[in-house]
Amino acid sequence: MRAVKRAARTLDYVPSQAGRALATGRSDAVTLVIFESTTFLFGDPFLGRLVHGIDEVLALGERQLVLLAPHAGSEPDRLDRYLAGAHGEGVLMVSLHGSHPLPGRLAARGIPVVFGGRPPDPDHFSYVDVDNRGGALAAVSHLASGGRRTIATITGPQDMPAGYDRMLGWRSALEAAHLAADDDLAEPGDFTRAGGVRAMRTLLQRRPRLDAVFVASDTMASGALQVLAGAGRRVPEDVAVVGFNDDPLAETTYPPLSSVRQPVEEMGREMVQLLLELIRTPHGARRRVVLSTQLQVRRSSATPGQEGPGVTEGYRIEAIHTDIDRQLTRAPRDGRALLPR
Amino acid sequence: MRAVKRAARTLDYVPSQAGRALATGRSDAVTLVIFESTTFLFGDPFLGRLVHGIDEVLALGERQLVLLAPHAGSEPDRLDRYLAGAHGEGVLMVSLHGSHPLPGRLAARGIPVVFGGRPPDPDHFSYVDVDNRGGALAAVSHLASGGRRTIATITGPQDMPAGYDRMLGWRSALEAAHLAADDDLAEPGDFTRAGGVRAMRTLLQRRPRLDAVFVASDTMASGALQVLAGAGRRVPEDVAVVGFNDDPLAETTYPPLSSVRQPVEEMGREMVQLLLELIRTPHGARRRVVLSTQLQVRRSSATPGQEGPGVTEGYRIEAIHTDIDRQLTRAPRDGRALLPR
DNA sequence: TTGAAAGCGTTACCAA
DNA sequence: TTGGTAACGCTTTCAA
Repeated sequence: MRAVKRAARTLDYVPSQAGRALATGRSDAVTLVIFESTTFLFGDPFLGRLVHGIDEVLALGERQLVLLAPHAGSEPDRLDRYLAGAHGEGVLMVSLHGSHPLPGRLAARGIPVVFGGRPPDPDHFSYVDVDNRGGALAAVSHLASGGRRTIATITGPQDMPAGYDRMLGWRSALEAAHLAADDDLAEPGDFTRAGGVRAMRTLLQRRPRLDAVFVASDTMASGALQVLAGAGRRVPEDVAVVGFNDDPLAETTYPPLSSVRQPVEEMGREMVQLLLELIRTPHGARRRVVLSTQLQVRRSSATPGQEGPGVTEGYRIEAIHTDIDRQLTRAPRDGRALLPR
Repeated sequence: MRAVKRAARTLDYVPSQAGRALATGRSDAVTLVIFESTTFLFGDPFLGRLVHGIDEVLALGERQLVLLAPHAGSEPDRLDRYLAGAHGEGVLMVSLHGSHPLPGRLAARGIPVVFGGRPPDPDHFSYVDVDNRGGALAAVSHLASGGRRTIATITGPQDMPAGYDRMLGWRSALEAAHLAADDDLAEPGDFTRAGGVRAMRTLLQRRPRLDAVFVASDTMASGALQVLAGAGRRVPEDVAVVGFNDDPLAETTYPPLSSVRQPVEEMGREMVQLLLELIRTPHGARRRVVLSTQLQVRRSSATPGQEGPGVTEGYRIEAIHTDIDRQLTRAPRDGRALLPR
């Protein structure tokens, strides 16, 4: 029998996953569920970097990464059915808008789940997030300390923590600087370039005298820059702009875009670590990792007349790490704050 | 017994995929294997549109699309093992560079495989391709008829049919126009922006008097435009440029980029159709679908002094459909040429 | 060390 | 119609 197997292997025998999965309950695959339309998904540098970080760690453990992008309209059942099988010993989820029945169901069935970005129900799931609030705070404080007085913001979707938290950071920074955080200074976008264009137009119309904009993503910021140029506003002389993500595109816009840098690959790697932990000890504690950000300053937010250090290639500012849930500040060890729950 | 099942269903009972797969050999999932690094994958609008087309049709049939992006270094075995299971009743493959053992193995095991883009072994697999050669031919003929005499090209990777065929089209068009197709007028790129920058620099250095460039992708073309601007060449007055793909970015470059448009979503849809056909009749004939292209003319290739029709918003030219393998020309029915093999 | 047998959760077949 | 049973391909356990 052993001889038979060996002989078979010299040919192209490959054991059936289905049999193996049924017998062992394992599958050596991890599923990443991305709740975005495929069109958006592929245009977004953030997700690309995230997947890269995830894949990197998974590959070390000989696990296969499987991507799933359920369309908005589809029934949760089909997905549920799919994930219930041997497909994936664990599930990673990102970009969840609002709430969704899936994570709860999976958890109920004992399937390990880890979120990228704070989930709607943060106490019941392990997750990795970046300090969106701290990053936004750093960006807006930087604008304020450059003498800007009317600082608007183009936010992300308010049903996503990343969108909401960045808005909170903008508000906190304005309050700290004793500047007005009027509601009409904030206009929601949807993380697309077109959304940025639309929001910037609205803001200019509503508050023509604004002298700075904090934009919750670089993609939207590139649209905003285009509108500002079209409206005859000079950046940064008339209006300073700071984006979020520090995508490669931030270096190629005109002028180069200041942006909040987040450790996206690191986020992916941490997600896998938390998941593996959960697979090993299914009833272990839920964990939360919040990664801190940096502000990368470039020309789009330079103070006229007063050039900062290294203005040609830009410089970086470490953001203060704000723990979103607990309102406390801590210095993260090597950029990572791991808080047991 | 029936009562038990009904009772179970009212709770959150979900049948195990593993058991089902083992018993039936089916899984209601289709796997798409993309042979690109995840970083590239997510930056590429082409793949996004392709996945969108695929997903659209699959969703109708209640099938789940599963994405796999094996990294270049990984062993084929892991993938093979994965796909051998019930994961996926069929497999779609795109962006294959050179050759790979996987498709052959899958075919040997009776798993239906359909390629996007001509596979290395075109006779043994069903595939959908766009008429890359015809599109390139149209683009370069357009440049030649605008009076350009020294028409260079930045090609795609020559180990990919899409890269190679577009180069062939460039060559054919030059020959047809009795222009030189010198080897030093062609410089390979890798479908990235950085690659386009590099190639354009090389070309300018080698042939400073070139008056047109056909670039095998819009992403590369945007890099080329940047280099041309930096070198003080006016586009289109000094150098005309045409790209390939007609990505959204073609409208936002300066100047707006002429580009060969390919029906990418359509390609995805056709791939699924061929796969379903193959799943239904595993020993049916292999089929090949070649979709035709259009040239979208914008400012980057306008003829100085002589404005074409609708020069502000651009205009379109239907490319002649060249059947790559058979060197014959045919008018495709509604943009689609379906050739039984 | 090696071989045989049971069980994983489902479907499909075949009696009753 | 209904209920019982074999079989799918693998792993694991137990006995020889």
